[in-house]
Amino acid sequence: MKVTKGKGVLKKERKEVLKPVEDRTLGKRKAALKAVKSSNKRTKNAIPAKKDPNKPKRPPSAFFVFLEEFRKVYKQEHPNIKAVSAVGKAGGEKWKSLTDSEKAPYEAKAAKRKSEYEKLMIAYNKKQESTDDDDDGEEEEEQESEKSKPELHDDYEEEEEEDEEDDEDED
DNA sequence: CCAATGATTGTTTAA
DNA sequence: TTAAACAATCATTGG
Repeated sequence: MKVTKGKGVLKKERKEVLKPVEDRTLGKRKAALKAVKSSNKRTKNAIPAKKDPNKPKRPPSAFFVFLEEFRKVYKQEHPNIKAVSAVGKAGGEKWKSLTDSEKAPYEAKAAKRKSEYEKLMIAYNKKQESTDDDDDGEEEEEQESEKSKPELHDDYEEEEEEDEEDDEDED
């Protein structure tokens, strides 16, 4: 598939660029998102999505990986700072300040995280194929016995403790 | 008291 | 391809 790779048409500023819905960035996604979360927790106000017993969450992007560390540091320098937005803004600004080389380790981590996600997704898919009841989406979460391990095929190793390999990339 | 919101960017997915 | 929603975090606020 030849996409317009040569042309960086994809600006991707955000969705609010042309299709926007009245409000800028937030609004709809939050509404739905929150509804899901709340439903997932206690309240049964679930409007969107269904409850997936073991659905793998999306792997954190390099930015999020960076943020995790950044937040910690930020708190140290600004213990009085409250609100997630403060760290978010500061982190975003800092992130832009980083160069590819500096972002590299974070991207690497994110990439690794993604690998696990793919594996997780496969396992999740297997379970999904079992669920073919279209009558009502009431499925019981089957208890997982970690004791008995249904070995997957030789393709994937389940649970591989990833060791931190120290590869220093010279600049 | 509980749940939602805010802000950042990147990734992931569906159409 | 494009648009959009979702990933974490946590104090504060609103119902």
